[in-house]
Amino acid sequence: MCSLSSINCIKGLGSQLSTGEEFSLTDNRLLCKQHYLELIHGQCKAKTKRVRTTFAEEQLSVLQAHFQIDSNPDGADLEKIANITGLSKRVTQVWFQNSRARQKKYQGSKKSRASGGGNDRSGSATNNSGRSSTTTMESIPGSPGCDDGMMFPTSVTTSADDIDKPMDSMMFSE
Amino acid sequence: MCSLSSINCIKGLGSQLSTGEEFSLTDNRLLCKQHYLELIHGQCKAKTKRVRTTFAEEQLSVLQAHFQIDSNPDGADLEKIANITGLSKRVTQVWFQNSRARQKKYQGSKKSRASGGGNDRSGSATNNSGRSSTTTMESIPGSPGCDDGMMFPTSVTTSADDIDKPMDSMMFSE
DNA sequence: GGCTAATCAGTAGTAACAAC
DNA sequence: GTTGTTACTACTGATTAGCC
Repeated sequence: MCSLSSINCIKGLGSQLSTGEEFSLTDNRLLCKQHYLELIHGQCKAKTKRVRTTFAEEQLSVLQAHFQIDSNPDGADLEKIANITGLSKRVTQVWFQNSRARQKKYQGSKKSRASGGGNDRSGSATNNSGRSSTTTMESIPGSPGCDDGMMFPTSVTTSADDIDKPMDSMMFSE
Repeated sequence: MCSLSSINCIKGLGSQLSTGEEFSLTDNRLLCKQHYLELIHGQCKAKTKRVRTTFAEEQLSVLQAHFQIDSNPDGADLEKIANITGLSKRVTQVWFQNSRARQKKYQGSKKSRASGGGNDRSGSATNNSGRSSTTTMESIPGSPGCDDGMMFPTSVTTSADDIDKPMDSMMFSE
């Protein structure tokens, strides 16, 4: 069924399907609401599917290198990294978000993976009497927890398409 | 090797590039963290970034408990609550501001994201009551024992790492 | 100074895809 | 089925603008 949130479409934000919503475009003239809206608005670039970016090795290298330095870059840095890698800023942001989550998840449980349900949410915290950082003005949060030397999976899946981006030209011109 | 003397430029970055660990960002440049950040930011710029506080359960309990009593405490009360929780006054203030806004927003519409469908808008329900306290509250000195229902989400995210800040004795004197 | 309303941005959870 | 990773969403802390 095709009842999706047309608001996103109108807003031009992500124009993304809600969870579980599918397009059954059986033949080639079966329009869902979004397609209909597309016709109306003309420009509403709807995506039928979620596009899963496949990072190239060089992109991953750059991202990981930056992640070591700063796992939580601000907007400007994000844009710069996006520029370097040729990725969009949004994709770069998502990668950093996921990487932070990954780091959290893997920190402390790097056992040789059995298939067990490793639910190491590190709950505890029943009583550590607060003391959250009260840095209000300007400071760097500091990498949370043990920042190991990056041994997360992070595999590259042999990108099918080759990207030719100026990966090295605008780097450091001193 | 990256022997730069401006380590104080980066305050408290925990991610170690210890033992002279460099990393290559591009084809032939090896940079350490300090050099890298300087190149990126032009110079020793203390990065202004939002630090998102993660409240501990006890802190949240205290805040919520007080919110029930008085959702708009004045400066003195704010400071007192800040003392109790170990948070800064500013953070406490912001929490109350956001909580008031949350209450307004959520009053009457409980939006659960479990499986689509329920767009429940027929609200009222600015009530509290009920909810035999599940919030574990321990060892907060002077905290009121009555912590009672909160109809907003307000989840606690159990910060995994204990941040030791030496703020046990530098409370705000009054 | 304080407040509200709007906005920005980060985290946790989860679904969607891909490979094993 | 499981594991890994990208993308998305909901919630919420922090900031800003405007007002009193």
